[in-house]
Order: sequence, then C-alpha cells, then structure tokens
Amino acid sequence: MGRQPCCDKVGLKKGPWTSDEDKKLINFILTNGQCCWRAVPKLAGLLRCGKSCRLRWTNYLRPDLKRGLLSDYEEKMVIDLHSQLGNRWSKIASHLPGRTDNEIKNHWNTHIKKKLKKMGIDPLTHKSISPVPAVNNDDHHPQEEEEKKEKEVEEIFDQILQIDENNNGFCTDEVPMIEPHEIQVVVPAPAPVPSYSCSSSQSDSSLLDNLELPSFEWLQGDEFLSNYDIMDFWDDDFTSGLDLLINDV
DNA sequence: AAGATGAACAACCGCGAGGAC
DNA sequence: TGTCCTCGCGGTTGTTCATCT
Repeated sequence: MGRQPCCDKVGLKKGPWTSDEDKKLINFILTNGQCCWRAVPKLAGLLRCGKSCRLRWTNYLRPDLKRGLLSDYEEKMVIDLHSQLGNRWSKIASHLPGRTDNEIKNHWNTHIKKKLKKMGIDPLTHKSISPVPAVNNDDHHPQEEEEKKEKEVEEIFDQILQIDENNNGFCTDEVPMIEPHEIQVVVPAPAPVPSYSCSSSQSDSSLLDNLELPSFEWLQGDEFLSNYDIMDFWDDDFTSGLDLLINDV
C-alpha cells in the first residue's frame, strides 16, 4: 500500500494566499488555537490542504514573526549554528526568535552562501576553499591545521561583519530592522509549555547550551489570545486589519 | 518603454519520525 | 508488532519584483 497523499487535492487551491484566506486562517486559529492541521481547512472554510495552512501560519501569519532581513548578529548566529548543525534549519531557527526555518533557509541560499563563497569559504564545510599547499607528510599535524583553519574562518566571519558595517557590499541595514529592545517575547506562566529549544540529540543540545543562545517559547490557547495585543511584530496595516478581525470574533 | 535577466522569498512536494490504535 | 495517520523538516519550484540592456 502506497503512502496516502497529505490531502485530497481535487478542488483544492494552490499558489499564493489571498488576504481573505489569511483572515480566515487567522480567525480560526485565534478562536480555536492550533489543533489538528488536517481539520483546519475544513473547519476554517478554506480550500487548502492542512499542510498548506500550517506552512502559511508558521512561515507568514504567526504574530511573533520578525520582518526584514536578518541582522548582523542573527546572520552570524546562523553561520555559527550552521557550522555546527548543518542544514537543520528548524533547529537553527529555534534559536532565532521570530525567524522561521524557511526564512533562514532562504536567507542562507540567497545571501550567506554567496557571501561565504565570495570570501573563499565553502558554505557546506565552512572551511577555506583556497588550495591547501602540499604538505610534507612528516610534518603533518592534522589537529593543528584544523585549529588554524577554524581560526581563519572565524576571522573571515568578522571581516564579513566589518564589510556590512562599512556599508561596502551586502548590507542588511537597508531595511529597518527590529532592534533587540523592540522585541517582545511573551514569557508564559511557569507551567510547563512545549519549548522550541533544541532537544534532538545529546551532542546537539549540549553544544547549543554552550552557545548560550536565547530560547523561545509559544503561548497556548487563551494565554496566546490575551497577549495578542502586546505583540508588535506585525506592521501597522496588518495589525490594524487584525484588530478589525478580532473585533469581529 | 519594453523585454531580458537575476534576486528574493513564498509556497509546494516528498519523505521520515513518532504516536495512536 | 504492524499499520495508519499526522506533523514537521529539508529540498525544490514558482512567482514577484527590481535592475539591466
């Protein structure tokens, strides 16, 4: 027996979401919370598959999403985390509040990859691409070389940030960024809440703990609704639209 | 001004993991 | 224990917009 499709595709809409569809989805989730995604489209009156709804919500409609390009700090975090975790975008994203795995993945593919290549770094291995001079086997000290390379890469990361600061090359300042003090991460009551922090493997979590990265948590149900008005990640147009929507609810 | 090209990002697809039965 | 279902992840594609010729 083959795998069943995630949804019955007959009659389902694909492609870009309309504002009306967005409203329906937001309306439903604000009212009912995040439940079984498969049932969401039916209950919300959407001609989409549940998967599409989940993606739209997590990647675009979530109230705590940041907008705009990644800041220098975020970019460096992505590079650092990628060097440790590889293409595990969701894990990387879990340490960048307000950023989605999709957003980070896109940013990596369109910005960071190019930037690293330009700097002579292999984006896959985070090692220098520049040809390594022939080494006499007798004098070969792999560990030292490894450390040396890591140091080089670290220096190059700093150079990248320097370039950005000098506005010479790729610039993340062209779009107004949300400053750290503007970010409101609502911390729920002490009750245990599912956390987005990394928990996949021992090595991963201990490694990330060492980085002392901020973790990020979601509100649930009523807590989520009651805190909606203090989240200021959305732009004015969208939040004003949302106000109308909430009033409707 | 119009078409070509490339960049950026939203959305889709297929697969695997994990839980329920 | 095996099967089915749901969810989430990562890779890929499609669409839109900006820039260039």
